Amino acid sequence: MLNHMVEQTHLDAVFHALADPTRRAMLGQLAERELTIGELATPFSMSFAGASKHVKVLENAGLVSRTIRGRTHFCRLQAARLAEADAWLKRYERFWTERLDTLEALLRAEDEANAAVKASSKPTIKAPKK
Amino acid sequence: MLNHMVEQTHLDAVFHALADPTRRAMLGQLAERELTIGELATPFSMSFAGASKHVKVLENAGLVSRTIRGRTHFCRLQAARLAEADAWLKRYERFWTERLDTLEALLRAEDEANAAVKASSKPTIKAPKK
DNA sequence: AAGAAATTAAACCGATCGGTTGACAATCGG
DNA sequence: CCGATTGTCAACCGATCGGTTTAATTTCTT
Repeated sequence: MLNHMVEQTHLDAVFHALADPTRRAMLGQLAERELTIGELATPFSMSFAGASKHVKVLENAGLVSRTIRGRTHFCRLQAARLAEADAWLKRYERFWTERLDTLEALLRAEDEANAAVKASSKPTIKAPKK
Repeated sequence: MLNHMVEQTHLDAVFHALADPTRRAMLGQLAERELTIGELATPFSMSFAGASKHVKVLENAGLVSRTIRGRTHFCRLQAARLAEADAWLKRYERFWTERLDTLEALLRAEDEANAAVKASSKPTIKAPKK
C-alpha cells in the first residue's frame, strides 16, 4: 500500500530499460565486471554513440552508475532498482507458484509410485537449475 | 545457459508491457478478478479502443488471456510470463541481497550485543530469505 | 605541440508508442 | 426488427525509440 506511489515512476524507467535485449545484455556483462562505454559497445557491432545512448537509458533508470576517470567512463551495475522491479513482480508470485505447486505434487506422487514399485536405493532427484 | 535464447523474445514483450503504468494497473485489477475490456477501460477514463490496445499488448506478451462469451471479452491474468521475468531478475538477486546480508549482519551483531548484556536463551538466527 | 583515443552532443531517420476519433461488426434486450 | 451495448479496425496525431553520422570536447601519448 505504501509502494504504490513511491517508485511508480522508477518502475516505468526500469521496465522500459529492461525491454531492450541490447541493454539486458549490457547488464549481463556488467554483472561480471566494471566496463567502459567502449567495452560495452564492441560486442554489439554498434557505434560508440549508440552504446552511449543505451548506457544513458540504463543510468537514468538507476540500473547503472558511472565514474569518470580521465577520458574513459567506467560503468557498474546498480541493483537496487532491479530489487524494486523484483518486489513488484513478487506481488504476483502466488499466481505461478500455485500452478507449480500442483505440478510438483503430481510429480512427487509419480516418483513415490515408482519408488514403491522398484524399491530402489537412489531416488533420481534432479535439481531444477542451480 | 539454456534460458538465454529460449524466451529472449518473450522478455522483450513482457518488460515492454510492464513498462506502462496503465498496463501494470490493469494487471493489478486482473489479479483480483476476471474483467471485461469495458471494466478495464473505465477506471482510467480512457476510450474502449485505447483499453483494447493495451489489452492486446498484454495479450501478445502472454500476460493476459481472453475468452469471448457473446459480445463481451473476458480477460484473465496469465502469470507464466511474469515468472519468466522474475527468473531473469533472479540472476541478479545476489547483487542486492549482498548488501542486505551485510546490513542483516550488522543488525544481528547488534542484537547479539544486546542479548549478551541480558544473557538471554535463544540466539536469534534469521534465515536469509528462503 | 600534434595527433590519437574515448566519449558526448546534435541533427536526422524510419519505426513504434500511446492515444484519439469514426466507422464497422456482432450480440443482446425490447 | 430496432436500438443499445461491447468491442475491433483503420486512420491519424504528436512523442518517443533505436540507430546512424558528423562535429566537438576532453584527455592521453609521443
